[in-house]
Amino acid sequence: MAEKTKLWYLQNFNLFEDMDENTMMGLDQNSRMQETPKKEIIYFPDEPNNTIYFLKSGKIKISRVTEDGRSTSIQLIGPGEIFGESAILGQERHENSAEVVEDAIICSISKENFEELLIKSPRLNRSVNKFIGFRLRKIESHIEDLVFKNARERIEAFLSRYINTFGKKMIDGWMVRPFLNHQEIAELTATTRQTVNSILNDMVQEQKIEYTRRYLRTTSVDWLQ
Amino acid sequence: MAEKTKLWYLQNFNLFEDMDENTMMGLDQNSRMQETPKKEIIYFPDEPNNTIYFLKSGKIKISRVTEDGRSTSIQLIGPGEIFGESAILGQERHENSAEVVEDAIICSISKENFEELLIKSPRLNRSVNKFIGFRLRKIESHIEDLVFKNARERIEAFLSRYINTFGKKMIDGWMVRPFLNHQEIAELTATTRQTVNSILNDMVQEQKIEYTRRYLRTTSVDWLQ
DNA sequence: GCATTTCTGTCATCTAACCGACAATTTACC
DNA sequence: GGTAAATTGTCGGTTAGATGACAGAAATGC
Repeated sequence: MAEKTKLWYLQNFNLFEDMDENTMMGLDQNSRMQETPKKEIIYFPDEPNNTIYFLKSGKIKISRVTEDGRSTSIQLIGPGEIFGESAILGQERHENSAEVVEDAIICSISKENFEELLIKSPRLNRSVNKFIGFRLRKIESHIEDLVFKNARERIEAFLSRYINTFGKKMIDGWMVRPFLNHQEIAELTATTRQTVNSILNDMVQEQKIEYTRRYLRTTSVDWLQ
Repeated sequence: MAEKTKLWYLQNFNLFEDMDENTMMGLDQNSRMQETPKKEIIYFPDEPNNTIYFLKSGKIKISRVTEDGRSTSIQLIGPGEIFGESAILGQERHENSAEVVEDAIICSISKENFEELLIKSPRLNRSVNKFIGFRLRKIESHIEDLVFKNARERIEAFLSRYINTFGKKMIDGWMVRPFLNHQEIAELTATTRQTVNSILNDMVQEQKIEYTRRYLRTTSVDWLQ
């Protein structure tokens, strides 16, 4: 990928949008950009943790896996977000895994280089802190959902967020593509494949959504949060 | 409280244990210490968020409350921990509430003053980052518990952590006092009062624990994690 | 020391959602 | 274009644990 393109990408990154020239140059020189196809694993649990990633495009799923192989997703990362940030939070090894669920363009920088930039730019530091606060809140509301919402409400809340983050506004509602399969939605909402199936079809029946394996479309918007 | 005592407290605080003289003095000058009795609320949701708290002794419960009044605890804060840290993470208002569950000594510092200290001391900054990473992990494993563990396992895991953080080693096991009531344990484990009651009594039957409203004692340790 | 409030113990009922199993459909791939 | 693989659809049986209701015990307050 041409250097010019990379810098352009970085400049259009949420986190860096009002960053000064020097910081941007430092970031550009120390980072590398790569395209990564679906199903690729960026990191596994227990792997040493010394890189910070910025997602330019695509989707990344962060999950926890138990010893017996069951897995639950902690969150879905969209374009403009950081992941692997636990490296700068003093964590030596990954506790989660990160998997590409939709072809991605990822920019990565070593923990050491990034920390150096953080020291040089208090502004970047503040942005990163803000981002981490955002992440913390996201996880806390995930807990709230698990405790208070039933399967249907969790799935609706998930679809709502999914559409908000990844969808495109159309004349007659919203459209997201690609869509996820039922198993993936189940992991993201802490339910089962069968439950997702039945609830999704209920929602089609009620004319709230319309979907195929390729896309999801809203046919009414009143249920969106 | 005498100034000397306050400084002594601060110096013995986990987060500040290897902090340099200057930072300590800055902290001492800008912070204030107060004793707060049980049941007092330190902050409510939606209140503006401009203070960082350090807990010297006692216990604080951080919870989320829904509109209809149901509440679930996100975590229990013990001596040596920070809370209200979302202020430095760019959050304008509290999303959680903090309640004293056991008479506490709390040291507080304004967001502005603390941020100034952070800039002056990269070491403090690193400690704080580390702490936040720790907090993030704690919350993530809370999610894992909610998804994969049943009520019994969640309660056992909670007691285990409770004993580890607050308990004292005795000749014949561990002892924690005071103990919490069933409703509080229910909120902390996302179960109900009745379920806690029956599981706790099962554990007494199985000679794993022994408890009154005042204390909790282990009578065997094999179930502790 | 008595009355009121808070907490614990128990039980019977009910239901959301998991689980396994298998058929139908769609997609991927040689 | 045909076969294998992946995904979706459907259906009962099963159960963990929530819920409500009430009695007894302990703590608190005047």
